[in-house]
Amino acid sequence: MAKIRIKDIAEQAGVSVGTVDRVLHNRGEVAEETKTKILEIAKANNYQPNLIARALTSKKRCVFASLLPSPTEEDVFWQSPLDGINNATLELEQFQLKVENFFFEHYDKSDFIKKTEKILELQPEGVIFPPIYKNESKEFATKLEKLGIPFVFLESKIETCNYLAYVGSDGYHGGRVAANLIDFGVADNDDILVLNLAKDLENIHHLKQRTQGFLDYFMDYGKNQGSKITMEIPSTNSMEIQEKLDSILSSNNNIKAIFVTGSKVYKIAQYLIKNQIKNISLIGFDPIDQNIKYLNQGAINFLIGQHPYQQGFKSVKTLFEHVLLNHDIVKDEILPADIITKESYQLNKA
Amino acid sequence: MAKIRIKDIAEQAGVSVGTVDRVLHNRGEVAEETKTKILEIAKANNYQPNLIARALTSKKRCVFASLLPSPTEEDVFWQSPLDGINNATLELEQFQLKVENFFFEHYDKSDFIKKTEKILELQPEGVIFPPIYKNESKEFATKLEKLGIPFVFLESKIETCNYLAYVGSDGYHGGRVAANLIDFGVADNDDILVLNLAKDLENIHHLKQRTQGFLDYFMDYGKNQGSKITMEIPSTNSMEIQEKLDSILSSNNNIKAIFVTGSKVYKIAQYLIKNQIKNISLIGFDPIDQNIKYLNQGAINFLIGQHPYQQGFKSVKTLFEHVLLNHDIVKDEILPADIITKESYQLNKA
DNA sequence: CTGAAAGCGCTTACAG
DNA sequence: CTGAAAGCGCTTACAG
Repeated sequence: MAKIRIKDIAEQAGVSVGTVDRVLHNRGEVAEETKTKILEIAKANNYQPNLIARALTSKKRCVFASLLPSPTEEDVFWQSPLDGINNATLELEQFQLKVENFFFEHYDKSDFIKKTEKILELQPEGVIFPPIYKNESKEFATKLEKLGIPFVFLESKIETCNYLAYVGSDGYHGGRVAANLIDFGVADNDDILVLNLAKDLENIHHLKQRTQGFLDYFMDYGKNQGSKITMEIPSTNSMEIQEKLDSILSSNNNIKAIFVTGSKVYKIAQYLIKNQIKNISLIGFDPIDQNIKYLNQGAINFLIGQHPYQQGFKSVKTLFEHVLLNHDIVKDEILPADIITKESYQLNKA
Repeated sequence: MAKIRIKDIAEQAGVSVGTVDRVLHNRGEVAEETKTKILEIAKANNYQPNLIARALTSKKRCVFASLLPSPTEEDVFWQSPLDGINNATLELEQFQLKVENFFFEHYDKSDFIKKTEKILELQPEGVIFPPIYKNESKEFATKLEKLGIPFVFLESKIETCNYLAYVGSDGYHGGRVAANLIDFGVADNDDILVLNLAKDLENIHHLKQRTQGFLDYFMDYGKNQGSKITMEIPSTNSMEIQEKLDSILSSNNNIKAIFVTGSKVYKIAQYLIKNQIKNISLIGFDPIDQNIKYLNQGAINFLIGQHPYQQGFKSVKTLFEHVLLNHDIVKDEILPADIITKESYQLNKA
């Protein structure tokens, strides 16, 4: 079946292309009868608009909004998703797509709320954001839903929200991968410390899932038989960390590996170096600058990445495919864990 | 500076758009003088053709050719690059690009030659192929160069050929990453066996580079102090492998890890299982089905992947950008090593 | 050697 | 409520 054009539909329906266009874009001002007829013909022939032609002619740009924590000197974590978003935007620019990036100060809820309001003012045709603050994100999501604006979660998701898609990692999977690595590196009777290190408890859910995956791996088929000691340090203050670690390591001198369930693993690396502890393997998440530093020094053995660039890139693509192309999309796009060592990182940077 | 169109150039040069088009496409039939003038104006204003418009209007498709070993049941290695090529093609279809895939029987040079002749008959505007057979590939490359057809190498490259671009991995890097992993998993005084396992010697260069990277890592800062024993088995016959390994392992009973520099690592996994050897770590290349099987069984600890999908994908994109967009391109696009474990593979498949 | 015109498939005013 | 026409930036015959 050859491709059908607006013109063909118009001919078959005995109307002009203008009328067909009005129906296809729901611009109203069309008799119910002709509308039905046109829609039928379009459907019967599986009409697909020619995007090239549309892009060439259309004046109005489709605008999406993204809302991310601003990448700062100290915390470059959000730079990669941003790069991904920008590059996807670049690719889709020819299709008249534009993405406006909004930023909020990390750890500042009121700023987050302020920026969501700005976005609502803009009335974009789609929104991309990581639901870092649960309640505030929920409210934002509700407002978007009311306005009929689809939104994509990245990095984490809130199940109860009516999100269009989620692009991110699976915490449980990440935990299992970490376990797999540590299991390879420690002796069968070594003990392992699992550390939930987080200032706020916002992302505690994610950390818990990683812990679960980690522990489950050993239940399933880890060869290591040592104790798995789980500990929480609700602070990133170096002094507090020092105290807690001093205490646990002195009472368990067989701990030979530490699994940090989040990206603050560099804090532990600092501790190990300061105290000249060299026989403990260390593994954590995210190749942010602080972590890379200790990866290169050998204090961190592995980092598990979550393809942050891809998260940004695919968020835009997904939204585009839904809004502009009306394609069916994958609701949960789970990206695999990326295992990073000192050596592999050398080329992984790019 | 606003975007300049053909029409603008025509006005400035005091000619019609048809003439400008003729110059821009080198279709001749234009006075030298007007030609120079038009080219100057285009350059001065950094004219960039609107590809959307071109795609909408152009009748002729641009055709590329790819030449890969046909993916077979037993050897699915070449499926991923093929998928990458096909998906890139899909994305670029709207720009009137087409890629014709040619396949040859692996290990059949005459078939390779036959297919290169078919490609030369087709006269495509670009070619993508892995130069598996050195001499035959060189000849093909020479012919392509004579015809002015640009070609992209993937998987491996021949330095002396005048290739447009190479998309693939860096053997030395891969070797270092493997060393990094093994260094983490073995005790400081364990010995390590480095195994070059290859039926033909075509890709021996690649294997040697991996060996070099592996050994250099330990020279630089590996903590392992054991012997590094290098061995070559110029066969994939299970009997021969059995013999050679029996001999080396019996004379070196402190070998605790084997690094296979190629994708035939599953052969060694079979050996270890058959002989019930459980205390030797095993690492090799490429997540092909046979290897994945033993990865899942735990006989192989790590596989190092080379983003075969990306290799295919980027080859097409690169060629497209050069031929259609006239962009500057990266001559050697080196993809990072991808570290794969049993756990990480679960989600990595995609 | 050069120009005028039609056309790609769609969108956008505008006239009725 | 509907149609006719112009236009997006380029390519493609065709006429001269």
